Amino acid sequence: MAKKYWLMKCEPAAYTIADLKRDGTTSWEGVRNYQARNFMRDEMHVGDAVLFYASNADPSGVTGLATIARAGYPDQFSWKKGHKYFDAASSKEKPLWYMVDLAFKKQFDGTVSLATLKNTPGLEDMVVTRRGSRLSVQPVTKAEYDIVVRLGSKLQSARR
DNA sequence: GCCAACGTTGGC
DNA sequence: GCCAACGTTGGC
Repeated sequence: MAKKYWLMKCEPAAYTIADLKRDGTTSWEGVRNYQARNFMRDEMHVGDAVLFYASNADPSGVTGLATIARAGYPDQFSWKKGHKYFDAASSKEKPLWYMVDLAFKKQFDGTVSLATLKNTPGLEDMVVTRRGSRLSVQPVTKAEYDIVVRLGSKLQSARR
């Protein structure tokens, strides 16, 4: 199974790369979009690389790296009555939604902002740079991943 | 806080 | 199966 590359969005108010650094691993529940679910359920595998993207942030952008620690498994919060991720259409017997676990890899010393992504040659086709792109789990190519990693590392050396 | 873009729902 | 209405996302 070839290693795959992903971008996963989260609002800083909910979870940040610093939180992931502290926790080591985290579960990624609450995704309620079919396209994103299909990626998590069918295509993510342990060891896949993840760009951690902070949305609705100042600025929004990639703040670090993670890896998939556990492949897609049913989102048990979806059948917990009263939970904020409850969905009556989902049950333990017939799960509708799926989640994965992430492991911390690296925190950038800053943010590779969306503006930077948009201005970087080679990233023109990234899903996140497209107008109106709301998908919270997106595939990226290895080339795109490598470019973002380089941009993130440069952030760190520039600071010192 | 605004609002454009998007996904989902539901009436017909 | 169409499409208007609605709720949500997310950049600015």
